[in-house]
Amino acid sequence: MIESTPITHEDAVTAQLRRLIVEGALPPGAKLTVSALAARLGAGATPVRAALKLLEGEGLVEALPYRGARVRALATEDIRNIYRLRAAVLGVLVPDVVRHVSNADLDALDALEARFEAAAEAGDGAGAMAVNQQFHRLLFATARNPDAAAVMERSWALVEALRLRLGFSPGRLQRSAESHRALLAALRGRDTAAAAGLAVASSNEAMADLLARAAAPRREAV
Amino acid sequence: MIESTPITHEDAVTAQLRRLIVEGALPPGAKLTVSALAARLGAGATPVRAALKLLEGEGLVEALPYRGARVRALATEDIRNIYRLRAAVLGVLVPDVVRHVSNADLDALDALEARFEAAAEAGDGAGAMAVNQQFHRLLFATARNPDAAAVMERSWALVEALRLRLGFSPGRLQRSAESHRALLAALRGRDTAAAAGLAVASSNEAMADLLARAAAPRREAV
DNA sequence: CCCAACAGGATTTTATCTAATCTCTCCGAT
DNA sequence: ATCGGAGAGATTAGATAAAATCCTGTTGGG
Repeated sequence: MIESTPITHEDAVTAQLRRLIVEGALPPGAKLTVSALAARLGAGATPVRAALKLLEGEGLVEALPYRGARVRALATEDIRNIYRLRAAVLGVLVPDVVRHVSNADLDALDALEARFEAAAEAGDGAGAMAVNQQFHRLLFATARNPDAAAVMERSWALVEALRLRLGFSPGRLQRSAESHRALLAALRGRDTAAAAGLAVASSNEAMADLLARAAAPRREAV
Repeated sequence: MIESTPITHEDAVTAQLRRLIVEGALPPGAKLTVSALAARLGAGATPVRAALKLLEGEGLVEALPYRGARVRALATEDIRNIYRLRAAVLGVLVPDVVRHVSNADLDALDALEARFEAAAEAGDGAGAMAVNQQFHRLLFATARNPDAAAVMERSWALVEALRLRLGFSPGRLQRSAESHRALLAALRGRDTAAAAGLAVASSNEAMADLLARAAAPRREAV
């Protein structure tokens, strides 16, 4: 066991609060008062304050001095900006992955990818996203570039919130799976340029899909 | 007035603690206990804890659950990784600057650049860095891309710490000034490709200088 | 009469303190 | 070398106070 996870209340509160925001139970613009959250989550003020600070760093929460915190509302430009940032960081991170990824890592990524495709096939968008996060986390962990990986990790909740609000277009998950397969093949071949190009293109496709759905926000299942 | 003195103790404590770390008074690896810092800075535990969380987000502090916080030690690969990340984000941010920068902004940037060159001419490396931060802050603020700008803002303290520890090579500040001038000219001409290329190249030059000095760490003044 | 400025109180954030619980590290004994 | 306990420090809760903001009702001038 590499990590037995000594869980603090701070971690638990952060995860719960993040989920409330990402899933929309706390909608954009909602006021986040420490006392109300502490009561709702059954915790003290200390871990709630820490959680708000962390989620502010993730861009999920906006805070002004003496004016409290609110759930951040994302405009269309924010979607574009977040994905442009992520694509740029992918351009840094994927070459590092090629440099350091082991065949054992690739096997583990293959296994996660199979689970992702199973969830996608079953039409389980939320489940697919959860596995997708594991996939990307492992991928980025192999890069040995903690600063760049932190940017991807921090902005993940924003991406998840957008997806849960806007949903996937028909066939989107299948195309994502194809991109993953192609990326894994390029990684196996240690083809830096191809891998980076595929990752950036995949991110851009995801952005385009989200922007299209934001423009015409009807929820069509998978 | 865009930003005056820190309003809350949290801001003040964060700024003081960041300075202690950046200037080396708290060297890499130093243990950061909440009680000791609270006593040293004349504050309570609440703002100190918040400051540690913020500086952890900036990559200046490393924390493990129930094991406390330490000043992060940067290896050579970290320097490279941080600058590669910053260059990639510049590639996103500078086109946004071209899109949104006003002539008034450019005038203000010219004024800051003049102050930067005056400090560089006087051999005041620390002063030059302070003005340099104002220059870049204003530059990035015009981009209207808060997520990307936050990455640059967060990693600034790391860059500052490296510079204060390793110093500038002879002529480095002058070359930096030349790069700024060229960037400003490209911005005035609204030349997106040129501006982005110059900014990335300037960042890479700064990285190369730091890496050279990290390899042979003798302190030569300006 | 209407609107703006102002003063007061309520609310919330921020900050400090105390105390209790939990985890890690270290040290000695088996 | 492994186990267990003591101490140090992190984490948490709760009460409380100070500071700032928000809300509201009133006043004063036009």
